[in-house]
Amino acid sequence: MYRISELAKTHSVSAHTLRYYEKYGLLRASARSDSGYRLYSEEDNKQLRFILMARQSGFSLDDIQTLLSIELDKGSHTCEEVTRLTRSKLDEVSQRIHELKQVKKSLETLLASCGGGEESAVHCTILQSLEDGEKTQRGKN
Amino acid sequence: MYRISELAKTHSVSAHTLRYYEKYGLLRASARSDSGYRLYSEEDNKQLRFILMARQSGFSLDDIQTLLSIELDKGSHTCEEVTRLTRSKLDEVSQRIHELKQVKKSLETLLASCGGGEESAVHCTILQSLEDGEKTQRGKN
DNA sequence: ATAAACCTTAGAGTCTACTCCAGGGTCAAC
DNA sequence: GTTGACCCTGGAGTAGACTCTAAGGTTTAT
Repeated sequence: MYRISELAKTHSVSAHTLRYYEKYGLLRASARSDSGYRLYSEEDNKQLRFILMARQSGFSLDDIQTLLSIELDKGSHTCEEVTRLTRSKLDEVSQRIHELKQVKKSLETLLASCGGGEESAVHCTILQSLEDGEKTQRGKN
Repeated sequence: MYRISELAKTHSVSAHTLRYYEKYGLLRASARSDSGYRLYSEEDNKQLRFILMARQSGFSLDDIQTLLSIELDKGSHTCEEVTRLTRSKLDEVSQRIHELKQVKKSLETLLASCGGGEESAVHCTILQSLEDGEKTQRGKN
């Protein structure tokens, strides 16, 4: 059995975070010491690994709730449920990447237009683009 | 002069948002009616356009504060200040894209491994990968 | 003259995933 | 027997950009 900060250290998270996960309903210590300290079993350890892997793969804590409820009773669930969640997460991430790429292009266009030297900003083309309400993406898009 | 919801409609934002920008210090209506209604001038309109362009380009409201203070007194500032801010924003965005691409790769690897049909989740490879704590990025990375 | 559609303010709530705090109890070492 | 490192709980605070609410006042159309 591990105490909270042992488990925390093993997984490079804080003890705070583990208590937070408990409050969130993701991970309960399977025992307590006489003095009330949380004691985590090997099973708990594995469950935490599962949680952190999922988090690293882009799932929200809410999603992880769902994944765990499937994981803990696999027999009553289908692969389809898992792939649906995964695919929808993938769509979200792809969409976000797409948006950020637009933003990146805007910023690059702004930068490319401006020398950026010590001159006064009076004629700064970045400011001018923003004033003019130019779609900075134009041209290349 | 425009009333708040006229200006809001023109720029497809809510009146709430305009009041919020005022509280934030980004955009003050340049006049008030006898009854206290905000009245926005053509200048205000332009300034809002500037704000929204910058926001769309990925600047935070805080950044926009800075950009505006430069914009409103260009003489005392240099292009360098503007490009520095822009470049740092670009770096942030690039970094975030990079992270999200990692996440995307993880999700794709998970998905690729699982058929996702109506079968029971007992042998679902996605769940298994998460259990095993496999670095799903491996192989291709 | 009254209803609908607008406007005002101050302040609270939303979302996510923590992070920190106060105020206290527990444990191991010297 | 005390220091220091650990643990507990409940609850507040953080970031960013809104979004909404309550409780009213104003304008416009009918």
